[in-house]
Amino acid sequence: MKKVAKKKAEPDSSTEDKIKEAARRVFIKKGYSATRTRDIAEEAGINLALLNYYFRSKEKLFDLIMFEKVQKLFGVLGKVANNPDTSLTEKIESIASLYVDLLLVNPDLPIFVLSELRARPEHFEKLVQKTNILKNSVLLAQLQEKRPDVNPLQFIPTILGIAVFPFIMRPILQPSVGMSDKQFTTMMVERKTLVPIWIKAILKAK
Amino acid sequence: MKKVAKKKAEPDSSTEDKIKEAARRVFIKKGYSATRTRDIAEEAGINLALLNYYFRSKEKLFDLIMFEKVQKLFGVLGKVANNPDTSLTEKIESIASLYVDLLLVNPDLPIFVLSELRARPEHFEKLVQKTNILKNSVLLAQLQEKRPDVNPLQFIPTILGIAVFPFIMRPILQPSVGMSDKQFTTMMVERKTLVPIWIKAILKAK
DNA sequence: GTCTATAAGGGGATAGAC
DNA sequence: GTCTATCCCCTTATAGAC
Repeated sequence: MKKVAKKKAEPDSSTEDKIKEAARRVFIKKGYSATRTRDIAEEAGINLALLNYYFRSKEKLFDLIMFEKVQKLFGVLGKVANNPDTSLTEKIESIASLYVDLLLVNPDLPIFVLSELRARPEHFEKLVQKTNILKNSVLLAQLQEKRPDVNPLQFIPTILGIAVFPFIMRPILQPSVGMSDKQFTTMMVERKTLVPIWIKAILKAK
Repeated sequence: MKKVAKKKAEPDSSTEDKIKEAARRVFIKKGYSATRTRDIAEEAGINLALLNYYFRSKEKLFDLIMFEKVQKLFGVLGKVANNPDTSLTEKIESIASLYVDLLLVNPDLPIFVLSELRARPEHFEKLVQKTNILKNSVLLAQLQEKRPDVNPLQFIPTILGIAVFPFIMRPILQPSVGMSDKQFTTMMVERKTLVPIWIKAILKAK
């Protein structure tokens, strides 16, 4: 049985992993500035000093998590948008379905990434440029071909917004109409069929 | 000539107003936790002690700003959604146009409000409940009537997302396709005509 | 009302024992 | 590798002079 590259694969995870997982939870919940390293240590069930032993600093640990999360959030889009073997319709269906699935498991992902990006854009310059997924993408070309009369960039936030925005406005939507977590989830699952229908309608609309 | 309740109305604003305006800028840019009262004082061109003299504490000042911003962001929706004298189509056109206009002037408003709401939801419980604009709104009833086969709540984040989401993903969109501020603005102005067309298409789509 | 100086405490990071 | 104790800077808030 082949061993993976990771140092450990025990049932109870290593200290390093415990800290990382705690950091994921706390950073995502509170953002960089509101998070105290002490919160992470407590959440991980370890001592504060160990955090610095393994990760040197709060910022280094954050960068690690953030990099992961950016990849998670934009990886989906990147892979789909640059696949030359799928039609526009197929791409849209993939994006809708994959994002709803992703966000049902990681509901705070978009608001976390986008608000940290907003608060300290200079900190992420390299990271954002590397996320150069859209420019020259197959998706943009296909949109251009389908609707030469509309700037294809108009469609990007539209498509993503329809899929992602419910999760972003969840903290205001849910309490303001008295919706349970379960109801929200049900609604989002139902949404997976609605989104592609809507987007196709948008692409035809004049 | 009647004097208003406010203490001052001079051309150069009062110290209190200078602090408030500085606070708006800094809080919106960096969020509550990353903001230092020193930043606000410096931005306002006054001494740190004056901030506490006028507003008692950082948190009290923040609450003031936040309350304003929540009203700004949801006031639009509230007024439109509960107007019994306009058709569904008119409502949608209003929302699209008003939100794009609002966000062109206040681009960071949604990400600010939504990320602070996310980071400290318990802090805003009352504020959110008070924002009970949607439940039992005319807008929801009209959506229900138009499309009895779809949960009307599905349409809310869709409509708002199409109008608002471009501003939320702006920090990633703009650098990733190399778009200038001017180009972004142009695109958003152009968008004011697209959004109602798209939403009408969505409402018909099966 | 506005300033300087400072108190009081929080939070990131490390020294050093085990 | 993991802990306790501690350093030290930064930040909020206030005291008190003007």
